Amino acid sequence: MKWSSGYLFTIKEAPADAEVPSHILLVRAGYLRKVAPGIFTYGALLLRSIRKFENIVREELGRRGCVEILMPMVQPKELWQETGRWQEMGAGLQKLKNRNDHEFCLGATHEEVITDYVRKDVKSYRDLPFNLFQVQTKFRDEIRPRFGMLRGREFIMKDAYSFDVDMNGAQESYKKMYEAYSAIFSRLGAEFRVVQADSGNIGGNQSQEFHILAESGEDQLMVSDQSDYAANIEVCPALTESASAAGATLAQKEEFATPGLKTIDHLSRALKLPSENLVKTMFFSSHDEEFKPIAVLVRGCDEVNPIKLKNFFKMSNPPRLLLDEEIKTVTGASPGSCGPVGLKIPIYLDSAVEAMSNYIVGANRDGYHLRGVNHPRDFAVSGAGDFRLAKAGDPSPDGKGKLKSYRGIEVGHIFYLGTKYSAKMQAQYLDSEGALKPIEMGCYGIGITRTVQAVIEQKHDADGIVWPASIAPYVVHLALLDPDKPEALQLASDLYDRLNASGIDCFLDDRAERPGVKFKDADLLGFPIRITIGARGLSSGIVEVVDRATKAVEKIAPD
RNA sequence: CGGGGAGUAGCGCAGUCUGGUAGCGCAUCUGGUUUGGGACCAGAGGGUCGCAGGUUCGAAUCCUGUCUCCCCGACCA
Repeated sequence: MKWSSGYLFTIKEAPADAEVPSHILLVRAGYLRKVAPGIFTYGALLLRSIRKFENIVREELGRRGCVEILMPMVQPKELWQETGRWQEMGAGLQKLKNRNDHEFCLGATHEEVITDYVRKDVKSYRDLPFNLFQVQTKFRDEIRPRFGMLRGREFIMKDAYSFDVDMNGAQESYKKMYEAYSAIFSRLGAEFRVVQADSGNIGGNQSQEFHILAESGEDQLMVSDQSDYAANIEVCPALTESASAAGATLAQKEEFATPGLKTIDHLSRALKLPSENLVKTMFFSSHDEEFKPIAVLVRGCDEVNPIKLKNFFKMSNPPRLLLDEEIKTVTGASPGSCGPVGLKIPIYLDSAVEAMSNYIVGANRDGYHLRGVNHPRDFAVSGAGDFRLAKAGDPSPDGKGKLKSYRGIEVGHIFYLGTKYSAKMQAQYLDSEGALKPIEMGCYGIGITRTVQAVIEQKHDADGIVWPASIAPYVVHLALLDPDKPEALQLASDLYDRLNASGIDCFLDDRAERPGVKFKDADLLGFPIRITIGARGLSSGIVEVVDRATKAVEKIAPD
């Protein structure tokens, strides 16, 4: 591509609605333009990066026997009703009607469509296993799109689905995709981590996320400092070093006044006790219509992890916190003075609290707390478990080292589905003994457009983008400083043709701009290598080859 | 959904409190001088001030309604 004919416009000022560096740079460099919130037009250069990444994905999947298909973006309501997700997905699913009042949705994901596709043709165990994938535009009506393509409403995704006769086969398929994803992100050339992720209410630990590490990432990752253990904080088991306090002498329960002390922080300071020794009582209910409040006790220093509650109670969604008024109804006290003693609702203990004795809780009377509280002497316990968020410094769940906290951008997710969809939609096959069985499934996603931006989020500097060669729109940026000088123009044109002919993607800035403008724009666009061709260099017989990442300059004589 | 902020030229913003003929920077166009890290000088084009209604001799500015966008929150005991 030549700049003069490439429909390319860079801007000096950052757009007002972009916050993160990658978004700002994409807009400034002319790669990306917003059409509506979370909806974008991809410019010619960005499209090249997207295509390059898609092709890496295609190569690695194709190499492993996956087959590419393309499913529709508009999908009939009936398929989604079969799995119950027409309701379950909520407002995130964009619904629409055609002229006959038939209802459809925009494809937020494609489990329903692919399961329908497969059930129509697969009859026998001889037809299995296989893996189908597509690279396609998804639409999700996100609550709040942000950060450009990192959380868009419309985005490009690669989604793959595996189909096997049994769980062993499904494990094999899962492992194959794990390897494919590792190869894909290794080739990409960005720093990434694989972490344990929430597997929902399907069970097992067969769900892993691939994250590109970046400060602005929306996900918090807990990573061992001494092993390769890594987990999304949503699911990271929380361990405590302190030993159980069992056997301690139980103190007398006693109420005491704590006027105005409404937070753990206030209480901790006033009593001169570390927040580990305080216990806070949190109130939740499921999102369902029915109001079934529960209390969850965690240490003052801990936070409740709603994903763990969701999994413990086998809910389909994380529970919600009670509103202040609801808490008053349940406890008779305001938030800040609530505790477990005397409550008539089920009470659950985080494992760290389970090990405590003689602790302090709210008295369910405004301005008062109780000290010397012990379970089960002072209140009944309905259950206990790991309900808190892991923290940096906690022991690693694999027993090796301590956890460190990182931020990451989720770019890939591999997931063992089992028969969740095949059972509901009767995607079945006959096994070798003639028995009808549901197909074992797995699903595997990569956010294509998100990944491309995540790479920029990780690889940029003050001057602009620093593309890895793997997905750079062009590898070589020819900065022709003197397009009006025949000698320079001739050399640049020759080089441009020769490099492109030899398979090296080459971009030529042939505008009649001043050198400073061209250098700034070259840095902003961020192609890995810049070759500067100017009359000054040519007068001493050289061109300059500049490494975008290091800015190292090499003067060479053009042959 | 709750809270906050903002809609003025292609982009980024001032002007609004205190009503009186629409401004600045960048970008664009013309001419000239420049020419290896976002040049300078002179000139020019470009805006129904989100939309609708109201108050007023007069509204970007005040009032009412409405639409849109952005940010924060939706873990606090």
